[in-house]
Amino acid sequence: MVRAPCCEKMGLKKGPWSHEEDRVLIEYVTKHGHPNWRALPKLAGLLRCGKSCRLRWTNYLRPDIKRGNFSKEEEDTIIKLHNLMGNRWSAIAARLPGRTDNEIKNVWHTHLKKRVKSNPNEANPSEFQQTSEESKPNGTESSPLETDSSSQMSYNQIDSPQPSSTDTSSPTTSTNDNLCMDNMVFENFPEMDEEFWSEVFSDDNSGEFLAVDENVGQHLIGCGFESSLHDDMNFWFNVYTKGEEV
DNA sequence: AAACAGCGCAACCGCAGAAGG
DNA sequence: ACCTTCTGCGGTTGCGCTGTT
Repeated sequence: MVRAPCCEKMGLKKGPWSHEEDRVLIEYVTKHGHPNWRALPKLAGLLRCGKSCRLRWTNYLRPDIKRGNFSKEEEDTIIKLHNLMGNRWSAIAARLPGRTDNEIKNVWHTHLKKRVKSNPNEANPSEFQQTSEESKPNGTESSPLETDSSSQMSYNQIDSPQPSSTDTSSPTTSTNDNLCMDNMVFENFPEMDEEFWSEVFSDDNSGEFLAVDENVGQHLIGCGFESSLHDDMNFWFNVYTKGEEV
């Protein structure tokens, strides 16, 4: 049987989301979660296909999304991870809490690709493979990543994603900010009507919201995002690091 | 001030894999 | 074991904004 087109039904809306649609979607997901994206728009009263709703939610409306410019550290991280993993945007996004694969993909294509092209050294992944004492940077060329603890975020953080309080200051956003979102959860929604958010999260207690999305909940709890989310990543990191060692 | 070009970002499309019956 | 449905992912597109001429 041939798969039905995503938006086969006439009358389903496409294109940019209106504020009202956003509001309806957020309200619905907040209250009921998203056990079935396909059925969601009908239940929520949206003239969108489930796919569109899911995309809108994951790329834009999720409360744990960090908006705004990418810091230098984040960009460096993306470059290096891309060098390791290629176009596995979701995997890269898993390393950058608060960033979506779509966003990272966009940044890569618009900025970072050119940057790497003009300066291939930036993509040198060596530091990501330095998982043991024997391979410390010897102070030669130090990328921004190497100058602070974010370099260790690389793969060590997989096992112990503890928020570091000893980060050296960074010219832009602090590394902690990038990798742990203790403070950003509900504060980074300039696009959203703040009134709306306060409404949603006061009407429905946040506990209920935590049940909505496991990952969101983990973030809200406070950087406890290491578990299932990164299992796959651990595998790949192991592959890469082991491969390098051999 | 207008026209044009380039850039950035949100959204769509189609495929692949997972899950369920 | 097979089939169907659903979800997730990566590639691509299109539109609006901004800078330049």
